[in-house]
Amino acid sequence: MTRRKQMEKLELDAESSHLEGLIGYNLKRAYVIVQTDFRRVLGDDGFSPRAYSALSLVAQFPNITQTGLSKMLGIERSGLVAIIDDLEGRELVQRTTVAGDRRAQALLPTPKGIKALAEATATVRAHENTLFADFSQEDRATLIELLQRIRGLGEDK
Amino acid sequence: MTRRKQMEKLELDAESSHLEGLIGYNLKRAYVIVQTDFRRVLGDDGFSPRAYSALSLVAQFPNITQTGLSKMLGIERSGLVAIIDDLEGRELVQRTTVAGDRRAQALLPTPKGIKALAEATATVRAHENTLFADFSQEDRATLIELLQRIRGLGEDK
DNA sequence: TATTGTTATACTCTATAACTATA
DNA sequence: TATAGTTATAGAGTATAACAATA
Repeated sequence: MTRRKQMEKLELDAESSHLEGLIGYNLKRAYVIVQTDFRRVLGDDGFSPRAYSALSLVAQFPNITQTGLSKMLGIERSGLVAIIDDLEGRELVQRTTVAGDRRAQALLPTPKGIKALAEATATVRAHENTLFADFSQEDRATLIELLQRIRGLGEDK
Repeated sequence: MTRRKQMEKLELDAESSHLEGLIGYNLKRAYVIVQTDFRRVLGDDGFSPRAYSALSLVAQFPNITQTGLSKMLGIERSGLVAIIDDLEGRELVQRTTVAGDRRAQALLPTPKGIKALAEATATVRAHENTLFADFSQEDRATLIELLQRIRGLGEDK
C-alpha cells in the first residue's frame, strides 16, 4: 500500500471518528477555512476580520461608544483600544467627545472610512460568494440561522 | 429613552446588519460560545480543545506519526510538539520508535490516556448535549453536515 | 461608588525559519 | 535532496488587573 493510499484511508476513517460528530470541532475547523480565505482576500486592504467588523459596526451605529462596541463585538474594552487605534491611525474612524459624558469616546467613520468599508464589503461578499458557490441560498440561510441560534445560547449566562 | 432601552435597540438593529449576514462572522461568534463552554467544562481535567482532539486521534489511529497527526489536525508539525510534550508529560501518550524509519515518532495512548480520554469524551458529549438541548437531532445533523461541507472547501487548494 | 478609556502584562494559539538526524 | 521532529522566535488575539478622569 502506498503512502498516499494510507493517508487517504486515514482521512476516510476520520470521517467516522467521534471527533467528527462534535459540533465544536467542526465549528473550529470550518471557521479556520473561512477565516483563512477572508485574510487572503482582504489582507491586502489591511483588514483583519475584527478590524472589518469594528469599522462595519461604527458605520452602522455612528456615535457608538467604545464600551458599546466592545459589547457588540463580544470582546473586552481593553482589547478594543488597539483596534480603534489602528483604524484611527489609518483615518478610517474618528474618536469624538460625547456631549454630557466626558469619559466616553464616541466613534464616527470618516468619509475615507466609509469608502474603504464599501470597497471591503464588496470584496467580502465576493469572497463568500466564491467560497460558498456550491451552497444554495437555502443552505446559506439554514447555516446562518443555526449559527445565530448558537450565538443566542451565550446570552443566557 | 433609558440606557438599557438604547442598548436593546442597538442589539435589535444589529440583527439586520450586513455583518449578521456573513457566514464567517457568525461562525466566529458561534465558535466562541461553544469553545468557552468546552473550556469551562473540561478545563478542570486539563484538556484544551486541541489537547482533547490530539489525544482522541492518537487513540483512534494508534502509531500515527506526529506529521500525520499534524495534517489531520490542520496545524504545523512544529505546533504539535508542545501538545504532545504536554500529553506525554501527563503520561497520556507515549512517543515510540517506528521500525524502518528512525526519524519518525509514532504515538500511542497509554492505558491512563485511554481512561482519561473515555472520561473526557463522556464529559464532552454531556457538554454538547446540555448546550444544544434546544437543538433537535435533525438540527445537529444538518449543522454538522453543513460545517463538514465548509471543511471540504479547504481541501481544494 | 461606579463607569470609560487606557495601559501593562501575560497567556494561548499559531506560523515561519532554521537546525539535526535520518532517509 | 527530501523528510521527521525539534527549537527559537514572533505575531495575532484575548483576558485580567490597575489606573486616571469623570459620573
